[in-house]
Amino acid sequence: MTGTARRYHHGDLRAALISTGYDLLAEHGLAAFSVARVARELEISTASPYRHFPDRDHLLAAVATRAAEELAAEVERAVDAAGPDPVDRFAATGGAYVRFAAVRGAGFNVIFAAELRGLHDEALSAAGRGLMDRLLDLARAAVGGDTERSLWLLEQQVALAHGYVALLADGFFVRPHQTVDHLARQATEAGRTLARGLA
Amino acid sequence: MTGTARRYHHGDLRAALISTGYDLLAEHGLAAFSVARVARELEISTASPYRHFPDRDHLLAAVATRAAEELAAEVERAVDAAGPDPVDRFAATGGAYVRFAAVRGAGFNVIFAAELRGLHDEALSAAGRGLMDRLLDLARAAVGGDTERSLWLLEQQVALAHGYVALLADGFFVRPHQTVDHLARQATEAGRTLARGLA
DNA sequence: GTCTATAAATAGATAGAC
DNA sequence: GTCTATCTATTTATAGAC
Repeated sequence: MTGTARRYHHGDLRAALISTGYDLLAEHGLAAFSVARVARELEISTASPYRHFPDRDHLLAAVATRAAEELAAEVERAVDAAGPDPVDRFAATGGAYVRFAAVRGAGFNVIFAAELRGLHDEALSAAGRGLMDRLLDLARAAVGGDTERSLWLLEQQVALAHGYVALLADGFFVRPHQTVDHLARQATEAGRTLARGLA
Repeated sequence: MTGTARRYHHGDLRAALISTGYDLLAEHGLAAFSVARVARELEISTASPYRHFPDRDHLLAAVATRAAEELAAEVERAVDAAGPDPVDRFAATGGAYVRFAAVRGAGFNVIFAAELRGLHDEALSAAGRGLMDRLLDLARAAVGGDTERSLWLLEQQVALAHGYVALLADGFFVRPHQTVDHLARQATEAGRTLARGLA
């Protein structure tokens, strides 16, 4: 991908900017994300993106929105594959987070970044809210319906999943046998422990 | 602190650079961290820091080392205060992480940042290793001595603690009643659940 | 060991031509 | 809607005076 000419904005530069920004984030991290670099990657002028986004942060928010939507899709896939047991279904979301982050890197962090909160971007807020609502549903089913316990469990699980993602991103705890699948299983297992602890 | 003139490098600019960088990180985040800005804050020239650190990353590593040492001290305080039960002592480390991160902000993330791993800074590596060794000891005591289970628990607990710190940093899940103390208690409680799950 | 001065990148953003 | 050209700000890092 990197270094390859793309120039594929056949009438839809906006979409190309998001797509390229998304890949850039995954491959080189947030520090490397800039309007200038996205433009360079697409072989367009640095001025062109500003016809589609008012500033850097709004482009980043659009990228984050796409990341949130794809994370939600990954969660859905994992839940479907987990079978009928509510605790299994809930626990599977942790594994989905880990797998998503392994592929998309910093694209994950940007979804909930405080840096973008102040923008009050409606699409991004909605995507994040949708994901949390879904997780809360799954938590509620896992603990048997109690709302207070559901919220506790949701909070613990989100923390746990974010934590595994952080360890993965920092290259922490990477002993030879710790592949992504291993980490995803560990996250799933820990989520199961938490769910049982509150059920 | 911010905006106040300091110029307190009475013969020890190196220490002043670390101290100011540490505060800068806590107050304005990693994105705001730069050699130039630390120098500006101290009212010295931008060239002076390079007499004490070869480049930006080595200064940042020194700051991270200090953060790691202070986190370790916070953990020790929490463990001491937790009483004699091994599960309580282990669980208390999660609360210590949260309280430390609440005060030091991005100073926390930098301790384990992949960005600095490549430097192979001996002091930073040693500080991180010391902390993990201590947590592993506590985990081992909590599960009753088994090494394999201790490693699992350590991994789960570090993930959990990092996750709560991430939620705190992103201003996530901050409903009115969720003070730092509340979050620290939640992290402690979740750690207890994990320890019991593996004990 | 600290300073002034400066070089070389890079980024964000805008004006105005086409 | 895209380009060229440009401005401003910022950073990392070095050279050389004191």
